[in-house]
Amino acid sequence: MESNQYRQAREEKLAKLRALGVEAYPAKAARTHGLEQVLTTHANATAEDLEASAPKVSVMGRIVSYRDQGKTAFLHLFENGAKLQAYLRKDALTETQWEIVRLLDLGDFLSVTGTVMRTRTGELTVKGETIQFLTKALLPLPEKWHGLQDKELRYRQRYLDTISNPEVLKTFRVRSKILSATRRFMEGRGYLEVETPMMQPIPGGATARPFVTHHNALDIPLYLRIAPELYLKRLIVGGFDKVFEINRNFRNEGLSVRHNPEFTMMEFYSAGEDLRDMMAITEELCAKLALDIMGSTELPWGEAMISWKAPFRRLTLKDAIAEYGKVDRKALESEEGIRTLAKQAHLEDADKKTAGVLLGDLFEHHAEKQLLQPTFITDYPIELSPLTKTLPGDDRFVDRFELFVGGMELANAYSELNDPIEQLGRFQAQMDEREGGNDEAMMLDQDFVTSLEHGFPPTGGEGIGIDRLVMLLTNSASIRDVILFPLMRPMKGGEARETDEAASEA
RNA sequence: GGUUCCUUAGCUCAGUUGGUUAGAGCAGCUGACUCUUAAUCAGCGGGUCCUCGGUUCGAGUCCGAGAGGAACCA
Repeated sequence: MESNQYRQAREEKLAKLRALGVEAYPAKAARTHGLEQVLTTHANATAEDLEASAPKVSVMGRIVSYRDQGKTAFLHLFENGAKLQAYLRKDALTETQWEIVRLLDLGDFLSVTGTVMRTRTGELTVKGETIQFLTKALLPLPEKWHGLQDKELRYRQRYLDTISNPEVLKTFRVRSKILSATRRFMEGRGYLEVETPMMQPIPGGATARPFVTHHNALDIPLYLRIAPELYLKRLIVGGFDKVFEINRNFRNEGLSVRHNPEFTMMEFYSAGEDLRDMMAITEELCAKLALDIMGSTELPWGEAMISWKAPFRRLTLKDAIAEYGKVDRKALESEEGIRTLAKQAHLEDADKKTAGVLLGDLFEHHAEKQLLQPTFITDYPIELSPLTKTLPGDDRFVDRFELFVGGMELANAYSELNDPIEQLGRFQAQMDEREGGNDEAMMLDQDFVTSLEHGFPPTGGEGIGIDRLVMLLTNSASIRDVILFPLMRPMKGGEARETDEAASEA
């Protein structure tokens, strides 16, 4: 990038290091202990204890603070979220090594070998006997006290964010724990983790616009998956009893605090079970994650508190509209009443859409944002759910729930439709929608229907949005705060142009 | 898609009614200092005020267009 005074000064120091015969970028660091390990091992040792035992360690880390006092220097090393102080004295080092100390910059990596001690103020510190220079940083770190505040820079250069804002590193460690605890939970209940195609010839399993790509050798279009659903169901047909998959889905839609075009979802299917079983496992998983990872089933969400304690509230879609929209429940029983309410709410195309679609719109308009505490919304209109069994005795509604928490959709589950003839009919209705110009409507997947014709047992299935789950558990207001590298519009000018050129040359 | 707000040094931020040479802290450079911790002290350097255009004697400031970002709304 641009050369400025900071980079120039550091390049000069790099040259001086090399003139001293120092390898500025060695391949291997002297290290016997991690910083965290040193901190926890000696957490309770007094200055006298340490003086007596004089434990010897080699540690490494990035230099994040530096206080030079003439013939001594104090610095903090940073490694994997932990910070440990090192104390370097001229009289304890060789002449060359002291020269190296004077050429250190914030951001450089350093290994310090010496004994663990406590300073006068009681801070655990490694008193250096030898040092090994590890890496020269040519660019400066963000401000040491305020950290990096600019959201754009934090998302675009996440590595600076995680260096200077410790709570960010913590959020992503929690995300990792949520993922591994979820895997253990599912395995503990007999689910097998599987991987199904992310590039699909027919994108299915959700109503969403896909990303399109092209396979050269086969000369066919391929779509990045919008959901793994239809493949996971084929596995249930194929004799897998319980399967789950945790991975990315891709939807070609806008960006918001709740949406990133690629997002992580866990989908799981269990043969022989239905929607009630899915509710139970969802409650159990959420409460366990909250308690085991965050330490409580009562967790803050902005100004509010969310209770993750089971059981969660159950409410039908219509009841939710009536309760939160304060509208007449009886009006929701007739197409006329629904249409009138839709017009009153100024919903788009209130004349053209079917009553079922309008019920969905009314729910979004009146209720969704208000569903702060975990709530299972049930009894969805059939138009919105082409892959779900109808309710016994009412073929206009299906046996589906969506779980809402913090005003957003967290999970979506069905008693899966397993009648192949009905499924084909539902696909055909979707194809008609597509003809009518709805490019989010589903495409017919004949191979999937064929798999159902071979016999698909009664099955409960569900998808849980992992990013949103992490948001809710870590009290993060934006999905970008729980995705390491959220999609950002490429910068115009310098950087973007260079990549354009590189791409066109390749 | 619409509305509002933001963009000033590497980072965090000030910047008066439009006024002459755009400031501070951290960071950087030089020097002093052998238990400091937002170290301290003395001195010095550092700016495409997001971009382009306009109004004006004069624009970081006002107007228009654009870029990027943030938030809200349907």
